[in-house]
Amino acid sequence: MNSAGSSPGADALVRKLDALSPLTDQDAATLERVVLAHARHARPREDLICEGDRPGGLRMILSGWACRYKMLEDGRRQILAFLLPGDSCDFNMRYVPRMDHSVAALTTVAYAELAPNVVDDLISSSPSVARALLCETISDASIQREWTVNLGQRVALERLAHLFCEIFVRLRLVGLASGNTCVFPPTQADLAAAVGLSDVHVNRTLQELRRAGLVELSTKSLTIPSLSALQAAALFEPGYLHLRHDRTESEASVSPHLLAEASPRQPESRA
Amino acid sequence: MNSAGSSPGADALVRKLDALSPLTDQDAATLERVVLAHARHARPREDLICEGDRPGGLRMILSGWACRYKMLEDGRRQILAFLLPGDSCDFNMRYVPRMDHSVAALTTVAYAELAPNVVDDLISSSPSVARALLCETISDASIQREWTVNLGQRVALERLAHLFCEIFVRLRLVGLASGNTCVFPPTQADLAAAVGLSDVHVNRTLQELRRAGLVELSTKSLTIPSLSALQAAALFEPGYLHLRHDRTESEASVSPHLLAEASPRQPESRA
DNA sequence: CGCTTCCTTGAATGAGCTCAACAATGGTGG
DNA sequence: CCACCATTGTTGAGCTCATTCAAGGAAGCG
Repeated sequence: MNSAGSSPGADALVRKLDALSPLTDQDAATLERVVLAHARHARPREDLICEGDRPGGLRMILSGWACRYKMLEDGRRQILAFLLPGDSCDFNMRYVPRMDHSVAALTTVAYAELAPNVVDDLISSSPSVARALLCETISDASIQREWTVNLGQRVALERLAHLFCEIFVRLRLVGLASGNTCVFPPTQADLAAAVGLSDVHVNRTLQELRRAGLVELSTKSLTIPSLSALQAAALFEPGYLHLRHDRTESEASVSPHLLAEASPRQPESRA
Repeated sequence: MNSAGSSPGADALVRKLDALSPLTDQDAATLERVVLAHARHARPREDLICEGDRPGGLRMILSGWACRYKMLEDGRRQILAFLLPGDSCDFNMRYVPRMDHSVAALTTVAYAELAPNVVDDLISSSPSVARALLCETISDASIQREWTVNLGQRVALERLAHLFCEIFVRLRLVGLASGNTCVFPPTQADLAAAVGLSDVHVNRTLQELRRAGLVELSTKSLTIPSLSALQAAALFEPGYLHLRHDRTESEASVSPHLLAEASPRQPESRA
């Protein structure tokens, strides 16, 4: 059923949810079917949801990158989170009348848009999916707290290093890193809006990270020669991501079975 | 049943949840009964929960102030949220094996500690409470996003002004503001850890706010002469709090029925 | 090829930090 | 009730990290 990569595919989605809370094969198949039946696309810079919109339903990223963001009246913009393949945009939001932030595509994005009744059917028919979505909510909240720490306590170099660690670990989790390299579409201006620094200073800090040999960041591609070195520079502790089997911890970061993208999911994650 | 203020009382809790999603009288009574049966106390600086702990259960603040916080290895400390009477510490956390942050009392705190099975009983027997707790989760996440914006985009004066607006509105909601004044226990060092500035700079920025007539902050007491003026200085938009009946919006901020602490809850909030 | 978007560099400015000392406050015990 | 000590708040001076403004170069796209 899941097999070879159909155009967008739901691989990332299944892998991510399974990493948060194990999915049964049956529920994973149901999820995949439902999601692929409601696939849509967005162009770069297009908003998937706007602040003030009535939420309802659930949007999940299948491929491409998006971001949560919020703007102040005077135009200042803060990116609140990067949404990667497998991430949900607005689970739970249906219990509240208005979106408090916006979500925009950074690249061309394939996503599933499930109507409220479809979501209800899914979570009542697939309890392991329901539970994983709940865990994703918890993980999201934790990530947001870590971003608060990032902006409040870390200096420029640490902030960027921390962001790179987080993104890389999350991408690797869904099979979108090969070795120590992953795609990285955000512009320096996007990075600046995410870490609360000016564009110019992000540029200079990136040069510093490059000079230190901690990252290689070229055209939409990020390479991390030594994840543990970057972790140390960033004071990055992956526990806040709430992933099962702590495959991301310190020395385990080079564990070979993690890097084996071949297998779509871990067999031992099933009942 | 709810009536006159018993020692800690659950008034704030009921008022807060009801403001997020209406409680039925019966569910409110159940909540009150359950909560008061599991009341505990913590002294200032005492941790209610520590990062790394196995969560399980649910803690709710009945009186006093607490805060979420996180520490980096080298001792830097970020306060992630202030927890006021009526706030829950760790709803949902039971789905995840470890706390990703700590919660500490700032003052003497009375709180309810509900064991997992008690929580399960409560939410299955009182659907309106369950829904309100869900809405609180959403509101909490939104507040955390707003804090990210605060640290990432606002300058020192705006940051503190925004924090004061948020705290005041939240306290007023649970009947803990009289007129334009409320208690305010955090020290300047606490404020600094919350807004990501140094103690010294917080001190100077507070003086600036005082000189501008925007706040009066003396011994554990905060007065806001003109909330709308402070809102404007902070670029504060209360929508992110997700409170029903937008009583907090702009000019409505002086609405008299909001300030009437006498009535424990709004009658029109019932079915 | 020409445009726009993105990246890079320089120089001057400023917001916020650190260090250090001191004043005020408040709680505690004698 | 007073004396003491710890915590909290206040002030000054120098410095640094980061911002702003401005301009030029590279790179992708139609």
